[in-house]
Amino acid sequence: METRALTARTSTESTRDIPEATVARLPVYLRALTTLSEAGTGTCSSEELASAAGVNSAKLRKDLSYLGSYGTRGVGYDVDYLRYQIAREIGVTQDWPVVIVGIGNLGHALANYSGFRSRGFRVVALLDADPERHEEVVAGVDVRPFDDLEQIVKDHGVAIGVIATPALAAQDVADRMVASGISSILNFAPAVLSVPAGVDVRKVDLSIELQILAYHEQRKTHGATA
Amino acid sequence: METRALTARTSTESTRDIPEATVARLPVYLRALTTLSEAGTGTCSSEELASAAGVNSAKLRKDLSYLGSYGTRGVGYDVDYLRYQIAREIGVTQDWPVVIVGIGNLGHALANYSGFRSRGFRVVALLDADPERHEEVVAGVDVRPFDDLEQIVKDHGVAIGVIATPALAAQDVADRMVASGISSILNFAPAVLSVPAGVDVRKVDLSIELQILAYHEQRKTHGATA
DNA sequence: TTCGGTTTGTTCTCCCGTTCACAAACTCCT
DNA sequence: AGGAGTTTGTGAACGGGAGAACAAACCGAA
Ligand SMILES: NC(=O)c1ccc[n+]([C@@H]2O[C@H](COP(=O)([O-])OP(=O)(O)OC[C@H]3O[C@@H](n4cnc5c(N)ncnc54)[C@H](O)[C@@H]3O)[C@@H](O)[C@H]2O)c1
Ligand SMILES: NC(=O)c1ccc[n+]([C@@H]2O[C@H](COP(=O)([O-])OP(=O)(O)OC[C@H]3O[C@@H](n4cnc5c(N)ncnc54)[C@H](O)[C@@H]3O)[C@@H](O)[C@H]2O)c1
Repeated sequence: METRALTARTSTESTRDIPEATVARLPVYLRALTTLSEAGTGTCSSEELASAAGVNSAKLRKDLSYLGSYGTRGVGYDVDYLRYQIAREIGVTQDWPVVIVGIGNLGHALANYSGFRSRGFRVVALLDADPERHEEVVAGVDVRPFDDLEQIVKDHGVAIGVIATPALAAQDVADRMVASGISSILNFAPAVLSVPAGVDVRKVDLSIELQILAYHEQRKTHGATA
Repeated sequence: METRALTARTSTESTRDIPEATVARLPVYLRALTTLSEAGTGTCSSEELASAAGVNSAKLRKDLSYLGSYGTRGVGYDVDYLRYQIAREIGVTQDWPVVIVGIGNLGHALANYSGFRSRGFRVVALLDADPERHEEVVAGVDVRPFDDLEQIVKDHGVAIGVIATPALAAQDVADRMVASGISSILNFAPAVLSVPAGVDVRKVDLSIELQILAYHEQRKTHGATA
C-alpha cells in the first residue's frame, strides 16, 4: 500500500525514517506550536504541547525524538525553534505549488480556502473540463481548461495535485496528473485510485467519516434501548 | 483517545466488537459493492471485491469475518446480500439526521453535496451565527440562526453534527452541540476539540493531509538530488 | 559545589493490525 | 458417488505503535 524503497539512503543524510503515525501527527504539533507562539509563549513543556495537540505527552516526546533532541531537560522546548525544526522536517519552510482539478462546489471552497497559503501551499492553477467554467476567476486565480495541466505542471514544477471532480472522472484525472509529472495526489472523490509505485495518494472521504460516526452512534443508542 | 466502556454488553446482542480499523474500511467495501451491484454483478470473490476496494484480499476476508459468515466457499459473496449486511452493521439502512454549522465556503459545498442523501444521511438544518446568512436557502434548506440548535436537535433527534466554522469558534460550537444532545461530531475546523466521554469526534483536516504529502514528496526529490 | 525539583529522551512491555498459509467447505464435471 | 478445482474463514506469526516508567540531564537555590 505504501511507497517504499526507491530512495537510496546516503550515509550523510539525517534520514532516519520517521514512523508514518508520527508523520501524521507532526502537522498537528506544528499548528499547536504556531498557536502557542502567537500567544507569546516562548517555552513549553511536553505536557503543555501535548495537551494543546490533544495527545499523550509520552507519545509527543517519542515523536519529537525521531527528529532529534530539540528539547532541554528540566526546561522544555523553545516554541519557535521547535516549530522551525518540525516545519523543516515536513518540508513546509518553502511553498509547494498545487493544482486543483474540478472547480465545482468543493473546488470553489478549496480555492477560497485561506489555510492553504498560511501553511506552505500555493494554488497555482484551477482546472476544469467544463468550458463554461473557464471564464470564472476564483480567489484571484482563473479557471483554465483541463488540457493545460501538462504545461502548468511543467512551468511551475507542481508535485501535488488535488482532485475534486466527480468519482467517475477521478481515475482519468489521476492518470493525467501522473503522466504530467505529479507524484502526490489528494483525492476528494469517492473512488479508489490506482497509481504507479512512487506516487502517493491520500483520500479525504466525507461519507466514510460520517458512516464511521454512524456505526458508533448506533452502538450507543442500541445499548441504551436494549 | 477512544470512548470505551459505558455500553454494557447484553448477552443476547450480536455485538462482537469490531476492530476500529475494520469499521473504517466497511464503508469502502459498501461503496465497492454498490458499484458492483450497479454494474449488474451478482456474485464476487474476495479477490475481486478487495481489488475494487483497494485492499488485500486476506484483510478483506478477515474484516468480513467479524460480521459473520456471509460468503460461500468455492463461490464467493452475493453482492446485494453482503451489501445489505454491511449497511445494517454500519447503521445506514435508515437515514441519520445531520446538522451543519457554519455555512461559509465549505458549509455551502457540504450542503450542496448530493453524496449525503445517497449514503444514509439527511441534512435537516444549516446553522450560522451571521445574521446576513439567514435569508439564504442552500440546496432546499434555509440557513437559520445558530441559537436554533437546541430546538432542531430535539425536534429531529439529531445525533450527528458537522462543524464548518472558523477554528476559533469550533470549541464553542462543539460545546453547544454536546449540550444539545449531539454525541457525534465531524469537525472540519483546524482545532483540537475537547468533549466529554461518550462523544465521538472525527476530524477532517485538509492542511494536515497536504503536509503529509509534502513530507513524502520532499523525501522523494531530496533522494534524487542527493 | 551540592542538593532538590523538573522535564526530557528512551527502554520495555503490551496490544492492535496485517499478512501468510492452510484446512474446511462448496461447485461442477465425470 | 467421487475427485478436481476453487474460495472462504481462521489460526498463527510478525511488525508497528501506544503508553508506562525511569534514568539522564538540566536549572536554581543554598
Ligand atoms: N461538495 C462536497 O461537499 C463534497 C464532499 C465530499 C466529497 N465530495 C466529492 O468531491 C467531488 C466534487 O464534488 P462537487 O460537489 O464539487 O461536484 P461538482 O459536480 O459541483 O463539481 C465537479 C466539477 O468537476 C468538473 N469535472 C468533471 N469531469 C472533469 C474532468 N474529467 N476533468 C476536469 N474537471 C472535471 C465539473 O465540470 C465540475 O465543475 C465529487 O467526487 C464529490 O463526491 C464533495
Ligand atoms: N474552505 C475550505 O475548503 C476548507 C478546507 C479545509 C478546512 N476548512 C476549515 O473549515 C472551516 C470553514 O471554512 P470556510 O472557508 O467555509 O470559512 P468561512 O469563513 O467561509 O465560513 C465560516 C462560517 O462560519 C460562520 N460562523 C462563524 N462563527 C460561528 C459560530 N460561532 N457559530 C456558527 N457559525 C459561525 C460564519 O458566519 C461563516 O459563515 C474553517 O475552520 C476552515 O479552516 C475549510
